[in-house]
Amino acid sequence: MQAKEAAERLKITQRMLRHYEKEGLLEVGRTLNGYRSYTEADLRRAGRIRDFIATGFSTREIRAMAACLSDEGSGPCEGGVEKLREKLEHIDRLRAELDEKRGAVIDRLGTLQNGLATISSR
Amino acid sequence: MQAKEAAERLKITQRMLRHYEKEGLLEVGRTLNGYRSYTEADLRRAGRIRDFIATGFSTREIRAMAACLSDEGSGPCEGGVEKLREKLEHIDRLRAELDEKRGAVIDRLGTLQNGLATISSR
DNA sequence: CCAAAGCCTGACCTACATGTTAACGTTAGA
DNA sequence: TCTAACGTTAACATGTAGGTCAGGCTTTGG
Repeated sequence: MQAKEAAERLKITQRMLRHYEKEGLLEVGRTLNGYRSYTEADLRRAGRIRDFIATGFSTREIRAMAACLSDEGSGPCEGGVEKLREKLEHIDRLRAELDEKRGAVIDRLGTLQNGLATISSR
Repeated sequence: MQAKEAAERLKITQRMLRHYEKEGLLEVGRTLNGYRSYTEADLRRAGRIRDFIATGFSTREIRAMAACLSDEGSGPCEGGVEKLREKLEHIDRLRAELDEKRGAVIDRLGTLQNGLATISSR
C-alpha cells in the first residue's frame, strides 16, 4: 500500500514513517515509479517502532535491539550477550513500572468518573 | 535531605531534580541558607516523575496529569480522562510486545550461551 | 583560617522527535 | 490536456531531556 494509507492505519505521519526508515529501523520496498510500497509486515514493524518510541525508547536503542533480536544472523551482534542482559533488566524494570502505572491510571480513572458522576447526579 | 543524597537515592542527576522543579512538577522547600531540602514525600513524587518521563511522558503531559492525578482539586482537569485512556492503550499494547520480546530475548540468550558452551568445550 | 566539598543560578550545547515548507515528479479523473 | 491528489527529497524550525561548566555562596573538618 502507499504512504498515505500506511500512515493513516498507523495513526502517525508519513514524516515519521520516513524517519524510521532513515534511522535504519525499517526497510520499505519501492514500486517502479519510486513510490514506497508498504507490506502488512512493514506495518506491523512500524507499529511496534511507534509504540516503542511512544514509550520512551530512542531510535538508537531500538536499532540496537533489532540487531540482537533477529532470529537469524548471529553475526553482527557484538557483545550481544551483555547487551541483551542489560536490555532484559530494562525491560523487566519497565514492565514493573508499567504495571504500577497501569494500576494507578485505572484507579484514577475510576475516581474521576465517580467524582463526575457524583457531581452530575447532584 | 540535601540534593546530593536525593539524587543518589533516585539515581538521577541533581540537574534533573532542578529541571522537574523548573517545569513546575515539584516544589521543594529550602533551608535558611537557600539549600533545597527534600522530604521523603518529595522523593516519592520525584521518583514517579522520573518513571513517567522514562516511560515517554513529557513534562507537559505530566503537568496536565498532575492536575488530574491529584487527590483533591477536581478543578482544572480539561480532557484529562481521554488522555489517560490513550496512554493506557499505548501501555497495554507495549506490555504485550514486551512480553513477546522478553521471551525472544530469553530464547536468544539460551541459544548464544549454548553456542559458546559448545565452542569452549571442544 | 584554609581547603574541600556541597549548594545555587544561569548559560550554553547536544540529541532527537516531529512539524513545515519548498521544489519537483507521477497518476488519475474531468 | 489540465488539475487535483499523491509521491519524493531536502532543508529549516521547534520543543524538550539532559549534560556540562562557570562564578559564587556555605559548611565542615583539620
